[in-house]
Amino acid sequence: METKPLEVEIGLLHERICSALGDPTRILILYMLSEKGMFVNEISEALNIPQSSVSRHLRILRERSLVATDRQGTAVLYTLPDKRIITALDLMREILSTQLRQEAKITSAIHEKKLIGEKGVKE
Amino acid sequence: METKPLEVEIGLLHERICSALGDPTRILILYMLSEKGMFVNEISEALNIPQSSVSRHLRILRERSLVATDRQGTAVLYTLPDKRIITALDLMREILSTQLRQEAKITSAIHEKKLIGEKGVKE
DNA sequence: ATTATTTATGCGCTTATCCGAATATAAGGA
DNA sequence: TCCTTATATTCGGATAAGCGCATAAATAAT
Repeated sequence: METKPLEVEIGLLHERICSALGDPTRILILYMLSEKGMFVNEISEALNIPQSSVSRHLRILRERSLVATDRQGTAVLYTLPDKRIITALDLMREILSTQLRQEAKITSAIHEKKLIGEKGVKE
Repeated sequence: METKPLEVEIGLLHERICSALGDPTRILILYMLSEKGMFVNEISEALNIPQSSVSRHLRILRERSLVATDRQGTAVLYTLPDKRIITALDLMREILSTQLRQEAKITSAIHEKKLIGEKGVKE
């Protein structure tokens, strides 16, 4: 029944962008590439992760056009062709930051025994 | 070895935000809630998806504070407390849109037999 | 208390995802 | 050609994620 246009577009959005962000290592790679182009080896060493794992993560990003490649001799330079993905990630970091601030506020209120038993502090 | 501050923050970002976007149904639910608050039943019927599935998806979003709840009698109204998640998703849709445009351009160029065998059209 | 309504959870199952090690492929140089 | 370097892929196994069905839990009304 998934024939409505919005559902189709969301399906694509998930398949091509969101699912690529579904692994912390891949997010980290995107941030590293936002600083400068890097070879597979460099990434592998910087993250202390096996080369095969990095290569597989890069493939997922490459298949979705989230990274671009430029072969230089036997090596392959990976770069970020569209920095807007970093903008999107940064926005999500801001959302997270807001969440953490609010949680910290609630936690300290509990410590001051001002909200015990009140709404929103059940667990 | 994951002790560097950026890695820790990215780990949180993934765990709390990105992994929640790792399912197309959840993304769709967020968009629906950006229009108006909805009950579980409503969402279930609108998407034609079993109530238990919707409830489980909502739990994941709720645990990450991406949706808020307001019990009204036996029903629970779900709302979107921070619309910036929609902004982030819309930005990713724009990235996707740019990608699709470029791919369409390449495809039509191939059809016009202008790029066959040239760089970027190997597969 | 019993019942109706709405939402949440437990269970078993299937599928998807990730990993490390080993191997294959591609490009360049001796 | 043969070797070296850099990257990509295959393989097998482990873990996580999603699903539908049935059932439990919460709330309100009779």
